[in-house]
Amino acid sequence: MPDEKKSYLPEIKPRTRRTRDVVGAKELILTAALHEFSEKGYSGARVDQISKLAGVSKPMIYEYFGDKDGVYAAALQETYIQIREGENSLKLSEYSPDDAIEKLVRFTMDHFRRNPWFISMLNNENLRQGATISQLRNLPSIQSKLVEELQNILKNGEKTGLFCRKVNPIELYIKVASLCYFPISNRHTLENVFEVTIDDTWLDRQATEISVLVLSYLKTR
Amino acid sequence: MPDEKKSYLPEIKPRTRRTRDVVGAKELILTAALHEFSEKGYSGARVDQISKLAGVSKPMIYEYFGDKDGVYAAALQETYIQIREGENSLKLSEYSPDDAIEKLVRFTMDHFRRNPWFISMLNNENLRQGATISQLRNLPSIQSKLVEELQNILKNGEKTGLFCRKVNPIELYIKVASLCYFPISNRHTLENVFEVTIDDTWLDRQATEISVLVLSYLKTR
Amino acid sequence: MPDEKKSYLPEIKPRTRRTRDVVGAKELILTAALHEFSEKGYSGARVDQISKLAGVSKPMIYEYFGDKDGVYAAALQETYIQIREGENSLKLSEYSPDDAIEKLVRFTMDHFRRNPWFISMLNNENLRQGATISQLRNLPSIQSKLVEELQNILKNGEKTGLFCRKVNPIELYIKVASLCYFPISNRHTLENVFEVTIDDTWLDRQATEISVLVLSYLKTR
Amino acid sequence: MPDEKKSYLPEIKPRTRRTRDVVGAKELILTAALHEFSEKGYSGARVDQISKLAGVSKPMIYEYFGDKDGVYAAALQETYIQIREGENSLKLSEYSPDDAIEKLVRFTMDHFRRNPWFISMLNNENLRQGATISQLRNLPSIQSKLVEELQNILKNGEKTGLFCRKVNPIELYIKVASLCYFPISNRHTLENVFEVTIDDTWLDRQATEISVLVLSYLKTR
DNA sequence: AATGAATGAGTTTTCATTCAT
DNA sequence: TATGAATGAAAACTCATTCAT
Repeated sequence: MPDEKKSYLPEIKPRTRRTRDVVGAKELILTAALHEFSEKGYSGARVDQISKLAGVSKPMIYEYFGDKDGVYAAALQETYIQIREGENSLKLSEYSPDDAIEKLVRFTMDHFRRNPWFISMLNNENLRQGATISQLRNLPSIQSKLVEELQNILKNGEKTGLFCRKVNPIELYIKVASLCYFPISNRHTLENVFEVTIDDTWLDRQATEISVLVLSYLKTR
Repeated sequence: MPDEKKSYLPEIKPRTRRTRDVVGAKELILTAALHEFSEKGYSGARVDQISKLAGVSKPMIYEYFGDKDGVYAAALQETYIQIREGENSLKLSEYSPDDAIEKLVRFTMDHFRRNPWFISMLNNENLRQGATISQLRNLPSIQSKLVEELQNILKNGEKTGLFCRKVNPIELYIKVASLCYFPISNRHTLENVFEVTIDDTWLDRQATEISVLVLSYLKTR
Repeated sequence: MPDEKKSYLPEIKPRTRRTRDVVGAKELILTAALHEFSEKGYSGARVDQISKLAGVSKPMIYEYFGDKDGVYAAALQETYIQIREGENSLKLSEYSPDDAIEKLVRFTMDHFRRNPWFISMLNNENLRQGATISQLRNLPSIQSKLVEELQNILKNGEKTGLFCRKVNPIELYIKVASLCYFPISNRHTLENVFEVTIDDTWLDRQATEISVLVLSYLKTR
Repeated sequence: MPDEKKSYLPEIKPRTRRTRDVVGAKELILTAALHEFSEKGYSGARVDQISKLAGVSKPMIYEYFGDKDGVYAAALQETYIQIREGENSLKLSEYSPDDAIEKLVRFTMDHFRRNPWFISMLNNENLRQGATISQLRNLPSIQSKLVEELQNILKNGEKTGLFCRKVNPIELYIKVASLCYFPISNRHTLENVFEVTIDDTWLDRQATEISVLVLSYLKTR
């Protein structure tokens, strides 16, 4: 049932030595950086390790990205680019309001679980108090068009009398994101503190519940 | 309206030197560690800095906690102890089901926002894939009694016909926690990506909305 | 009054790419090397920077000069070639002994101040304990004919009774060089330690004084 | 004949490990730094080497001096402190003007030759365009009281009719320093370019000549 | 002939941890 | 008990030099 569009971080195949493919090298570094930063956090990540993972020498990394911060910033931006690509292929407007909400929940849940580095990178960046994201120059590339679509859906639902409650689309989106994000983000602590096993089945069930939760909210007054 | 029970990390007053107050020293170290780990993350935190903040020499820290990991583990445990103390003084059972839910939401939101290191510590621990929490020996101290109380509330609500929907208390709690946790935890990225300012007013409003959301879910079928 | 024969390092115009002009390329590299070595010293100089300044790729530099040492050696030799060219166009023998001494002082002072890399290169090489100059093969190209001329002047002065003191021409030359070299070479420390501003006016005045000093020495007994 | 007050950099005896003598450690580091910086220049010097020479671990160096720049600055300042100590024990005012000048020349020459790192450090700092000396905070420690004394000597000489020429004491001092500094500073290039061997005997003879030169200047009109 | 891309071997700097008193 | 002083091991970053085209 979940949207199976896979997007695990590709397994990295280090290049054969001294290839001359800048774009390829940059991509390899970025992928390796996503791996490393999301697993170890900013301070825990090792440029050495990124270099090994990417099969690219350290000086190359510095050549392309300037310093560790530069690599991190690029990886963070890449994180957003990836989710925006997913969102843009969603086409929520083609669905009925009910279905659109469900679709949105499903997509969100699936993106978060299939791209574990997404959540890690965001957690990290928030631990760093947004130090890097607030500096990113080309924000448009990371800004979501989802909110507009969501607004249309809500209007639509209201017009047809399906939704009785007037809600702010950004806040609604944040609620959906919250509900999908937290159980994945905090899986390890939750599993140790509560009697619960957060696996794919559990998350699938949650996704359904979340749709119900949100729709019941929109439909009542 | 917010529950004003303050629990900011106490401002740290370094001890006068060479006291023989082990408990005091340990507490100072723990408080300093919470500050440091929650601000910088596990890898980013510096034992040196904890020592300075606590006004306690580094060898002392090693004497009491063994190594950096030991300090971190103690700080993590302290994080849970603090929230459990809050929860235990909640007495949800004294309220009507409606009010109890609202009270729970309010408490959760307030604990998260008033103790910023709580969210940071948990984020961190999850970035570390629960490496430490899965090793903590005295889990009871970190386990919540809230779930039981919540179960009673739900039963109560069902019995009186107020709640129509049968839900798992753990999952409900996770939903509430999700909705309170995420906007605070991810404030920095959210503010940079969406047009939103997440301040106390915004969070207060959210808390109200979240109660409504959850209640509308419980009351419909 | 100062000898205005300019010999500032020519402003470097990087070549249009892929010329086949070896001599041109070599010269560009040498000029760039003089800039870089004299500004940063041997260890501080960067081959990368020389390459950028010269508008020539690094492999070219290695092709022509072997290694960093090779470039340095060539630049050092060039430094001497330049001053010898100046000296050879001096024609001291055409002047009276008095005037010749003054002319020599003036030329020395002017060469030093107009070619700042001259002093820097020599300082550097002496810091390196002459490591390179002692290896230079074609020393003749760097050896001065000035000493012979100076000897003639002194003889002349003695014969005509103008100079009473018998002095060694090499040692006299070293004295003149000392007096012109040091205030330029050590300008920065002098200006910070003494209340003095060493600019063109100051140096002009010194040149005059130095002539007087030397002549008073030669003329007394 | 030369002032034999030796002040060669003391041979460094690395400490036995884990001694607790901060002052001693700092001194060892400074001495080692003078060795290293004066031999290799700023960029060529290696913190590693300073650490080995001093018998002190690298982290100590960073603890005491902050960074490589800090060590360099301290060494530079030490260089000046040393010469000021020498100057202050000179007591020129106790001599007749003639003798005072000779004494000054002798001291200058001897300090320069006995403390080879003095010249190296100054050359270096000038290659760096005074980057560090212009930042030194406690300039008094590096400023010379010699100029005042010299002024008195000159006045004295004039009054007694011994000196006929009115000269600026700073400029006179710079002339003396020039004449002593250059042959030592530039020994290696001079020896390779001219037929001359600059050893102690040669320098002694120069010192005498320099006194004569300066006095003949002061005494004529 | 010419160069953009690549890297091994360093260099400075940091940090958890321990010694010596 | 308590700590200032010390360090080994590792991290970020650099640079002379060479490969592959």
